[in-house]
Amino acid sequence: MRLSKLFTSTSKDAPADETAKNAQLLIRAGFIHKEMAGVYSYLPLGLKVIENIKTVVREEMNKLGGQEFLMTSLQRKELWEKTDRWDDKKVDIWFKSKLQNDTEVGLAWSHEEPITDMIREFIASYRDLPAYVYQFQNKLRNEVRAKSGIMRCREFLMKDLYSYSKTEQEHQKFYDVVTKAYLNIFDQVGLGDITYFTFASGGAFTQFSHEFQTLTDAGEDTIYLNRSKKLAVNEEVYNDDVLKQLDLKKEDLEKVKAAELGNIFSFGTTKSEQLDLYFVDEKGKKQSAVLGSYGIGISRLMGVVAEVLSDDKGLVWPENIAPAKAIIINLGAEQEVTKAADELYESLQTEGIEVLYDDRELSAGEKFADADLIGVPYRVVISNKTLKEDKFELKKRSSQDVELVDTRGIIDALR
RNA sequence: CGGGGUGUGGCGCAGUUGGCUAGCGCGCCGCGUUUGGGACGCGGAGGCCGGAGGUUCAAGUCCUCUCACCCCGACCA
Repeated sequence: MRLSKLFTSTSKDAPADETAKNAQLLIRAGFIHKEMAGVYSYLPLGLKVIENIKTVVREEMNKLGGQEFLMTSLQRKELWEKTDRWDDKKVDIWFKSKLQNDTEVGLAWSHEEPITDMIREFIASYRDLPAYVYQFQNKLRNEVRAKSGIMRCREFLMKDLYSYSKTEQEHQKFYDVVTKAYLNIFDQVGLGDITYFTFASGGAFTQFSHEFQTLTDAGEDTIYLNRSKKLAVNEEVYNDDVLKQLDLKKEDLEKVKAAELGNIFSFGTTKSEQLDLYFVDEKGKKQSAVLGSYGIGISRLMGVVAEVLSDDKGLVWPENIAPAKAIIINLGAEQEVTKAADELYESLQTEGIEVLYDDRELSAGEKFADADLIGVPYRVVISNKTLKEDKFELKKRSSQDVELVDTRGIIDALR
């Protein structure tokens, strides 16, 4: 993408009403636009990051047998009444609306109920199980207080996976597979080193659920971390009994702030029974399916990466999710320089390497500053100086070192 | 929901005890000079001061109501 054509632009100042670092940087760099408190639109560069995160997640989901689909945002009241979660006193984050005939509908804040109801249509026998389905969908939650930029929103993108298993053992096995897949995902998006498998409250269904908590002061959760075991315990379940049960010693634990990027849950058979999801086993006996639910906050993940992996100059995207591989900066006013930059841009596109191309008529300083702010992994500069040697200057966003390489070298480095 | 704070061109801000055509920086438009770390000159465009009501000869400045936004807390499968 040529920056001269990109409809967004960067800004030196962040809006006064944003104090969260992730929102300040993402807005200044033109990745997101605030519609209202806790509600952000994704602009071309931001959408690119979102799509790249989805690709990483999608690959892992497909690998473990997940099948992608898409549920609706409008939901039926009756389903949620069956599980006693329609009442505003029970679930206080509902957005609700009415059809023209006064029928009440809910706006999706989660999808367990509708999806479990939907899948009844396809599950009759043990031969139909297990089933693993997932989606990327907007969740709408009427939070009393949105905060921390895109880390706590009223509308946000989530990946939710649901598993329907025949037995508790089959479920547990899959639960462990998902755990590994999640750790893979956080590795790939550059957060592996600071993301920890965390024991959290299991609600009414099991003793524990498990969270994937990423260390950052911008996070809302407090966890007790054992670094060497790569395990943590959420403050909400932190007590002597739990520590004993998990074989953790108080003196090995560090109290830290973290952001919850993933949460995996076992529901047992309760929800299946509430929603009439049964199958017939090998002996012709009616059984209820074991349900698991596994979420990753996609937009929150983007916010945490922005928050954690940035420096004083701007964003620093990991290669897997960066909006482009590199940014080409044309520093010459001369025709030959522009011609060489154009040609490089064309060849990289031909090679299928996505790059930004700063072809604007701006001063060098501004172009460098914008490149740093946007934070793609590589910067390629062409100027009179480099052209004399028939080369380009290549620099990593995360490093100060520059090297001079030819077109071939650029392609090899970026592929 | 409790406490604190803020709304003035696109963005960041200033605007004294109410007083003349509401300023500044950035950005934007035009012309020219510049081009390796946010260049410079000259000339322009753009706001009725979140909204409503009130006090006053006079309101961005005072009063009432209201809306929005931010922060702290509570809440948060």
